[in-house]
Amino acid sequence: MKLMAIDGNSIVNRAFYGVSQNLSTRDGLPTNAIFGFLNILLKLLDEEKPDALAVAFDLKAPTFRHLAYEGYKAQRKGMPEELAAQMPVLKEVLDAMNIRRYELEGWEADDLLGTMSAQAEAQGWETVVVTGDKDSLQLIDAHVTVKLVSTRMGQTTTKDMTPQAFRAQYGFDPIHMIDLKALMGDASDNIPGVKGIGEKTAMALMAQYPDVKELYAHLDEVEAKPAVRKKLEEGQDAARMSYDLATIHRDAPMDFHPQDAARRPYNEQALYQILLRLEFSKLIDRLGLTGHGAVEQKENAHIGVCDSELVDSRERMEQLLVLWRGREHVSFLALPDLKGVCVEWGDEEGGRAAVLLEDKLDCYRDFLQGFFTPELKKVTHDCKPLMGQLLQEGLSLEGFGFDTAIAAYLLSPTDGSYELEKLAVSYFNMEVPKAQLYQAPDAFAPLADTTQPLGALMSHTALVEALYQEQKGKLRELGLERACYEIDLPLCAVLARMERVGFLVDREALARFGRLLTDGIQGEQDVIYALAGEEFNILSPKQLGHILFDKLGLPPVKKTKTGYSTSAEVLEKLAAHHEIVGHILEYRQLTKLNSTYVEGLSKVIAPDGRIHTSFQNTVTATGRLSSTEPNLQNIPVRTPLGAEMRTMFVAPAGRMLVDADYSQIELRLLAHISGDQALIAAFNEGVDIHTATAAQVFAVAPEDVTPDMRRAAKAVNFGIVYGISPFSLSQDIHVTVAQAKEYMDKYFAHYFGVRAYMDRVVEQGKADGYVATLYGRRRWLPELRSSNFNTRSFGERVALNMPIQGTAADIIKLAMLRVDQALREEGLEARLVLQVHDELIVECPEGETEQVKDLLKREMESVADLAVPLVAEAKAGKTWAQAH
DNA sequence: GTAATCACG
DNA sequence: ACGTACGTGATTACT
Repeated sequence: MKLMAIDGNSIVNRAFYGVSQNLSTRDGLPTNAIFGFLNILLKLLDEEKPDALAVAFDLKAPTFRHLAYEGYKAQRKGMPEELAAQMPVLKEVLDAMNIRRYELEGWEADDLLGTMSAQAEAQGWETVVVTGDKDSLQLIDAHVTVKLVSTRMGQTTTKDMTPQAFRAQYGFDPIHMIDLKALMGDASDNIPGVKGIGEKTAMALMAQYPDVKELYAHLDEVEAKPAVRKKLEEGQDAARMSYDLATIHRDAPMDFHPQDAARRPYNEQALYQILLRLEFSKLIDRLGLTGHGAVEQKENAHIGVCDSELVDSRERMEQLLVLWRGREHVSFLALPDLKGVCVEWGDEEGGRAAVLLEDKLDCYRDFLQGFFTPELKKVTHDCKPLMGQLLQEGLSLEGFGFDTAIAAYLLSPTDGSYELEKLAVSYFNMEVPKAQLYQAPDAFAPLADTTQPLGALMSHTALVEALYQEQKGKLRELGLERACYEIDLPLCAVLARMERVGFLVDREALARFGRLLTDGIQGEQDVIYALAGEEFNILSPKQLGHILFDKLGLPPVKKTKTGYSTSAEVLEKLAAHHEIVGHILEYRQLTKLNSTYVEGLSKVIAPDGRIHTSFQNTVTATGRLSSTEPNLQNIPVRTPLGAEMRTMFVAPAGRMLVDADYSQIELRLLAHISGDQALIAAFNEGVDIHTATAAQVFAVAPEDVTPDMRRAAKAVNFGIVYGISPFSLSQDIHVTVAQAKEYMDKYFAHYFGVRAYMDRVVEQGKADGYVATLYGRRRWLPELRSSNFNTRSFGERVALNMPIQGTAADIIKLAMLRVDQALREEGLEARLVLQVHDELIVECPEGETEQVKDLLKREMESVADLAVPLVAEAKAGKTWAQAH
């Protein structure tokens, strides 16, 4: 029989520091440690399938074991607050899983594990001790193995330590782990060890005498440098005390029977409840839990309670449309392809109705026209895809007053996804049926068969209404109304139009370019195989690493988690060592262009010859848009060959492309937001900002700035916006860390207002829990209060960057709204086709070119009134390459 | 599904 | 002593 005994404190600690994601519930309870703990636990249960399972926890230090050492109390740091908050909840989860917990006043978890494993062994059981602590290795014997757990970057690895494995690694028996600690100490456990003896020396001594008492008894015979011998003599008391501290006591006053901890089924109801509270919806799915009979459901029973009807006559439709127009708003959801609409309205006299497209309802089209009208204020969830449909049907995009997906995004932009089912859990702690039910292809079978999907559709519509009620107040409270009602919401219609318009691509030219690349790839491949002396998959980092570093003996510059790094950065450093490296870089560039761009784009050219990207408006943490299927925001431009790609994006006959981009918008915003006088002055004088910075950093006159100096200054300027460190800057511009630091010091000496801003925004962010753009868009930053250095540093860099990147995003979104409106108002045929963060691309008839150029520049520059001018440059051409 | 790589602002 | 730049998405290899 097998017992798995877990060191709860050790594992939860690993989980806390190992799960770098910033997990927390909507109301701010951190959950990363619990999440990590459960993941490790479930993985181990799966692997080990123990018959019994026990988790031991420390019960409030100080324990008598450590009291012997006076320095202990002073040195031991308390558990970080974010972790402490999770402990009681984790214990609740374990209780709900019917897993036995062991805690004993005055005893540490490892003592309990030692005691339990000893007693289990006496009763004929095998024990697997699970811990992240090497201390516990002393427990290993024929019937006790230790599973060492380590988590890195959210990845958990375990190592099984049997007596054999231990001996192979350390060269002595497990019980002498205590002696090793007595000599070298253990900083994490506050065991001092012998002063001046580290791991190396200790191991050398252990090889001679694996027992500290023996070592001291034969001190004269020990082979060691005189200095080491002296340290040992002086540290004898410390060694003795450390020995006691390192010894796990296997005699805790407990009467342990493994069968008491036999595995039992989960208390599904309780577990469901608590995982719901933790917002672990994925885990709920994974464990197959359901909320049947859940108490929580009752709390929100008001959601969705109203009469529902299925509308099937023209009369009723017209009646409802009149009723709805008299309302402040109605909430609705539309079925895919506009096959039906489900509407929910007000409270008193309120109700819910589904109107579905049916053959016999020839008036459905009239209904849609009456429903999608500016006068009827509509609330829905994720309106942009629907707007695409409306455009196709020639219906109006106006009258959308609220979008619960956009509101959820603005309220918490780092959540990643905003599906209705998820919002139901996080806002109301309730489960709703999957949207798939009504999106299934057979959902539009004869009406009689639609009961189920209809139920889902109706409950979702009820949810949209409930979310709206909840969110509109929150948006006001948090100052997000402007971002919502003046930026993101109205932008949906603009984006829907841009997606529908698309960008024309020259198929033939693209195919020709593809053939050119394929030839190049073949040539490079032949050369690489010849130079390597064998054929291999050049795109496999593993195989490539083997060839370069093992076979050809090139020096590995950098390692990744899984092996050698073969990134371009590394290869460039190796280029001088071997001819093959340059060919590999070339091969990489060619295959990248071919697979991602030529082949990738060819696949998504629509029948109209154009590419219709999707703009994601609820994805980024800063408020930027993103572009998918395909991503048109990362079409190459930096290398000459890559830039060829942009000649494939063209205007049709008789039309032109106009491209306008903001000049240095992020640095200008840094000037405005920081209020730095020198930076503001530089922009107001209209000088080249990188040259100006170079002049300051290198203390030369602007006219004496060399291209290299300007390049370095440019890297400094950009780096500052990201909160760069001297180390990273040095990597970027290939100078020493000291030099990079000097550049940054010089930068801050001149632009001291920027330094003040950096301090201010971090401080403010820490106090408020968030940072914001000029237009109120927020990003929550719990990272700023983290006790983990890396996490906190990340938070600080984000605090600097988000207001700048986010304000730039707000500004170009406002510009898009204005441009879209101005083009229509001036009666132009010109249409926006693409946005690339600081760049807008418009397609127009040739005759409109000049007017459009002026319009773009004018509208983009006048969006905001800042301490520095906003400058936009517009250019026209037949291809994107020409216009840019 | 994740990691590595590389394209963009 | 640590680990080292913000924000994205697509492709390929591999577990």
